[in-house]
Amino acid sequence: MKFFEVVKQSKKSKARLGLLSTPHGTVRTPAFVPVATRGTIKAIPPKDIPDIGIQIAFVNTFHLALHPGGEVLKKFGGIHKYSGLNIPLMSDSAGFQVFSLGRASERQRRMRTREGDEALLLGITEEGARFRSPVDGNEIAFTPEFSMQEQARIGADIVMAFDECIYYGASKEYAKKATQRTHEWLLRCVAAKKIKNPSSVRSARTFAGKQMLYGIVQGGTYKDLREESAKFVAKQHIDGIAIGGVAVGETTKEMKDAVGWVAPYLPPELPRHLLGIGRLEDIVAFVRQGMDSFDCVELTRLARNGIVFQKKGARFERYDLTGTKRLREKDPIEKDCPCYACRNFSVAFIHHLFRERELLGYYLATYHNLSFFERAFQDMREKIEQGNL
RNA sequence: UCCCUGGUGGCGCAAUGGUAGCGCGGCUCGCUGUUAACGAGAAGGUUGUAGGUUCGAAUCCUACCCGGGGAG
Repeated sequence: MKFFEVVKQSKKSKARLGLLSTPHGTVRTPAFVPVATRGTIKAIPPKDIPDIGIQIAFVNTFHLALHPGGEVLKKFGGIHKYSGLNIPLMSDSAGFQVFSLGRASERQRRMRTREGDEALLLGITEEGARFRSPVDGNEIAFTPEFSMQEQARIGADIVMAFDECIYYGASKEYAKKATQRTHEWLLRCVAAKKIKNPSSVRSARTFAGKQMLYGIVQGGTYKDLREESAKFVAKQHIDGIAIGGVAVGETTKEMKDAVGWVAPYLPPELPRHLLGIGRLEDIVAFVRQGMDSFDCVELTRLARNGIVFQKKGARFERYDLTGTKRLREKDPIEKDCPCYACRNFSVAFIHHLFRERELLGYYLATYHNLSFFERAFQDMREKIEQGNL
């Protein structure tokens, strides 16, 4: 069975309908990929996944390698069995933590926080990245080989190459060096994977119970580096392409430029994943550019912080549940929303739950935001199907 | 009636001689491959009242008002 298939190519744009087939099910693309960093979509029990309409989720190798560790996951037969997430899963490589923990370390250093606070990112070399574990304080080294080993033990259906997410504002010199490093790391990921998984070569590209590897395009905010990166990644023995290093602080225009630069170099037969993008208004634009899947923490994090989404005409608006002005609001978050939260509860009640830090509040808000996103994606798929997008 | 104890920002508390801090709440802002049920910021008090001691009082003294406890 073929891993990825383009079912329909839009004539109005580069948008396309596709099918991602994995041992744990088939995903209709364009697809949203909710984030389940530690093997759980925060606040959502797996039994709700069908009702919400979630097709696939995104786990993180950094967090899972630190706890419970690949060895434990392997003993349990992989993340699907261990976590109860019986859907297609993608795992991130820990590459993003090179950026996010580096940023946190930088902030720590600048703000001179508490004595004894250890930097979380200890260094990046050609070999890999060294971290201070937030779990136990031990030093831990991530290399492409270690990432691939842990991803194999985690057992997600789709794995990401180990990359370096370049921080916004990086000099061209640094961006070039980091992009080259990401490319070297990709070669090592492909090599590490081949040893374990000889069938994962581009000519075959069938899942056959194996993990599919996505290479990651970097290049920062520099057009030539982005193009060069896309060309380089596209010709490797990979099963899909991801675009990384976006939404790291740049403007929306810069972000759209970065994606626009690489789009022409993405082989049409490969599925394309846009890492970390989660603003629906942007996503629509990226779907038009031919992107197939999107992971993002924002909607689930916003939900836990009391912000839910409402559709106002063609716009997507944020609605804050936490203010006292919601105390007597009898309506649901959205009157015509079919989700569990909106069918059963008033804004007033959910506001009360947030005010009192009751766990059901986080659940209901997350439930709504995920449902909202899944419906938006369903809507986009229908529009492509009908030739309207 | 007497004794003890306490009255500090909306709420709960801290600061016992050097012109008031914290938590929660409220308000505003921010969250994009999750160190994030998180973070940032501004606002808010003539320390129950009236006197006194002192260079200086939330803090010591006196009286009164209010709460809690005890004795009769």
